[in-house]
Amino acid sequence: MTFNKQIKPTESELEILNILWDIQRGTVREVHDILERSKDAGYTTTLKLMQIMHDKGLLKRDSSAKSHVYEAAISKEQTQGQIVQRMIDTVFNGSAMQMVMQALGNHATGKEELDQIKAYLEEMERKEKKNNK
Amino acid sequence: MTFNKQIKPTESELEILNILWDIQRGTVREVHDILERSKDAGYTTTLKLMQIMHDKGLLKRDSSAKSHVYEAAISKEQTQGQIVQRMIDTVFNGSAMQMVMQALGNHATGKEELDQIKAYLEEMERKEKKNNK
DNA sequence: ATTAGCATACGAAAAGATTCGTAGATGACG
DNA sequence: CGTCATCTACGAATCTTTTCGTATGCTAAT
Repeated sequence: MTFNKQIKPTESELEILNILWDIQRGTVREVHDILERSKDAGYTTTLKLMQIMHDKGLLKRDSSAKSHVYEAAISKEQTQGQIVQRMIDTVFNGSAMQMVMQALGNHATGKEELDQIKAYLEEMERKEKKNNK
Repeated sequence: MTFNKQIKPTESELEILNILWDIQRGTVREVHDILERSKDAGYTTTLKLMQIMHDKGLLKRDSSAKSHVYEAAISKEQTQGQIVQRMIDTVFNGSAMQMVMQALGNHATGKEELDQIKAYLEEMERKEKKNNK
């Protein structure tokens, strides 16, 4: 059985994960250069952060070359899922629906997006029917 | 024009806010008793927390009686909205839809809930149409 | 070989969040 | 009144997260 410890990246760690999920793999320098566009931080700060993340098991790295190459060790989907679930629990008292409605209502969602979601919902209902005996 | 500073309750503060949103108003003792059901914390810890929240403007209080009576100073909806928006930005790269799908997919949502969301979506589309000239 | 440039490792300061002990005020009530 | 229970205020310890300075190593070009 797989052991699923609770992964909880901090705010800053999430920024780095997002970059790595995007570019797949990269050196500290590469990640830092991207990070810098949206945030003011020193190079060694980014380095340290990525080292910590590596210690925690959030990142894998290849240290064969002089500049180590990092990549995310946890999947985007799984991580997003956990974070959303956490938020549903703590902020919306466990109701996914409330959260969805809050998100859609607040966000000025476009028609195409709404349609996509609707399509997705219908597909889910079909599956649901099959599963419920 | 109203000035909207960025409100960002911490995890613990959110627990207290949730309680107050629920019971409307209460003393530290009352809030603490409820909090204790789900969390292990000393009385003065809760007290201090609520004092800090009052300083930050997260709570209002009536200190005319010996036991001060607190209530939330920020609305549940506004706060939830900000938190969700933040999460959409940082975790889902700005796509509300991705977040919604993640939430629904992961969560084993029931048929009634799905229907409710669908109804809500349709209502939104109606409004959308009206607003777009 | 020496040096300039860029990389990692590491310790520790700084900032933020959480926890709690203790002191002193207030009110109920015998 | 004096005592007991309960409250607030406040300072400080602790923990986590974020930040960065500094030491040191490696490599490439002179």
